[in-house]
Amino acid sequence: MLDIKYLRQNIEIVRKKMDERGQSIDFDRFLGLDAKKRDTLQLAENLRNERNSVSKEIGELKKKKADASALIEKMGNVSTKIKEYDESLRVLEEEINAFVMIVPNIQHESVPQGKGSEDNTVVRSWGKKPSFSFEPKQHFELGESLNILDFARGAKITGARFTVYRGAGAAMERALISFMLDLHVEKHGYTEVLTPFMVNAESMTGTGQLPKFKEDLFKIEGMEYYLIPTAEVPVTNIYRDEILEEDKLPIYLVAYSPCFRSEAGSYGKDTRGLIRQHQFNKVEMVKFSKPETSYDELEKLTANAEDVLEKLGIAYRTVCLCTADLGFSSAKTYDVEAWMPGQNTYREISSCSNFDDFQARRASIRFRRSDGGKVDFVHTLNGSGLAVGRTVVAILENYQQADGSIIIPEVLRPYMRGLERITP
RNA sequence: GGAGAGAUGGCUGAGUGGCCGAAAGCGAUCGCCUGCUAAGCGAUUGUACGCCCCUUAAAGGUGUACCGCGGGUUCAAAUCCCGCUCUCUCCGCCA
Repeated sequence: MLDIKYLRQNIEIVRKKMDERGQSIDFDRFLGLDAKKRDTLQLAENLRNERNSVSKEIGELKKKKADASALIEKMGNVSTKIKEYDESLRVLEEEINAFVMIVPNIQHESVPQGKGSEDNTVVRSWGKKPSFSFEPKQHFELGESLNILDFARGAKITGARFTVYRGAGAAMERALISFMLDLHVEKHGYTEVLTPFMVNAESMTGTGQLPKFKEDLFKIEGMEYYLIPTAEVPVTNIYRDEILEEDKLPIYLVAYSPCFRSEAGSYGKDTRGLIRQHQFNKVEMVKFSKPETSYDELEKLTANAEDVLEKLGIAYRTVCLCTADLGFSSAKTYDVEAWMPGQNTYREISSCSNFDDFQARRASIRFRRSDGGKVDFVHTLNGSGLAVGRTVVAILENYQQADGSIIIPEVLRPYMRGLERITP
C-alpha cells in the first residue's frame, strides 16, 4: 500500500501515475474520509486527555476520602462520548483502509508508458534460436509420445490443468529444482529456505494477494488458510512485523515451492500442456534491500534468472513491462521470456519485480539505520528463478531431435543420474 | 483429541485497579576516567498516529494509543471478566 501521508500531500502526482496505469480511482472520496478521520481523532484525543487528567484527580480525592461523585458522573458522560467517537473512527478507518488496500503501487519513472503488453519494451535478448530440419513439435506432443507427461491421468486424478510426470519427466522436474537452487546458492549468494505452502490471511495481505485478488487463490475449507500462489508470499512474510538491522541488508533468499492458482478468468487460454496449471513448481528468489540500492538489486536479480537459461542453453529475451501491464504491487518488472520453438514464440518463464516499500508497508518490514537509528521500510523484490514446469517445456521444445528424442542439457545430467537423452 | 501452565520493551524479568510506557538487570550508544584493554562513573536507549512549530522534511514541543489479539466491566485496566490465537509440559494418536 501507499503511504497515507504521501497520498494526502501528493494526490495529483498519484492521480497522474494511476492514469498511466489505466486505473481510475476515486481519490476525492479518500481525501474526504481522511480529513474527517483526522478531525474526529482530534476530538476523541482531546476527550481522552480530559478523562486521563480528571481520573487522576478522582484517584487523589478518593485517597483523601473526599467526595468525587460529581467528577465521576461527568467522566461517565465523557466516556460515553469517547465511545461514540471511537465507533465513527473505526468505521472511517475501515473505509480508508479498504481504499488504500486496492490502490496499486506507483511505477518507477523508468517504466515505459503503454496501453497493453504490445507496449512492453525488449531490453535485451540472448542466445541463438535452434534451427530444425523438421517441423518442431509442441512440448505436450513430445511429452506424451515419450510417455513422460500424462495429461489424461492428471485430469482423471484431479481435473483439468493437472499433470502426472513419469520417469525421465519426473526426474527432470526434480533435477531442475535442485539445479536452480544450487546455482542461486553457490553462484549468486542466496540462502535456501523451505517454507509452509499454506499461509494465513495476514501473509496474503502483506504481499498484496488479499483483499483484491481473492478469486485467484485456493482457500482451505473451514480454515483461514490459503494455498500459496507463489513462494513470494511465505518468503517475504518471513520478516513481517519485524525491524531488521541495517548491516543485515540486503538479504537474499531462494525457495522452492509448488504454486497453486485458480486461474480464474483464463478459461480457454493455454488449455493444453504444462504452460498454465493449477499446481506447478517454482524456484523463487526474494530480496530485502535498502531503498537506495533496490533498483541495482533488481538488475542483479533479473541477471540471476537469466543465468539459469544461459546455463541451460535456451535463448531468451527480457522485456520491461509497461505501465498498463505492470502487476498490482510492482513498481517495475522485467519478464524473462524463453524461446519456445514448438509454439514459435517467446513465453514468460520468470518475472522479476521491485515492489519498493509497497509490500514492506503492508507487511510492516522495516530496518533500523546504523547511523542515527532511524527506522525505514525496506524494499522487497522477487523473481522466479525459474518457473520449473515452463522450463521443462522449453527444454523439450528446444532440445527435440528428428527422431522425437530429447537431448538433456549438460548441466542437468549430474542431477539425472547421468542420463544424456530421453528416448521413446 | 484430553489435562494443565504461560504470553510484559532488543533480551532476562518485576508488576492483582489510579503514584505504570512500565522496576531491576543485561545489551547498545554517547561522554568521563585510564598508556591500551578490562573495570568504574554519568547520561541516553520502543513503535505508531494527530496537532503545534516550520516553505517541505528533519529536529524540537505537545497529545493519544500500544504490556499476544478482540470484546466487556469501571470515573480509571498490563492488572478484573469473556472469547480467540500462539507457546510450553504431560497423556493419547501419528509420518
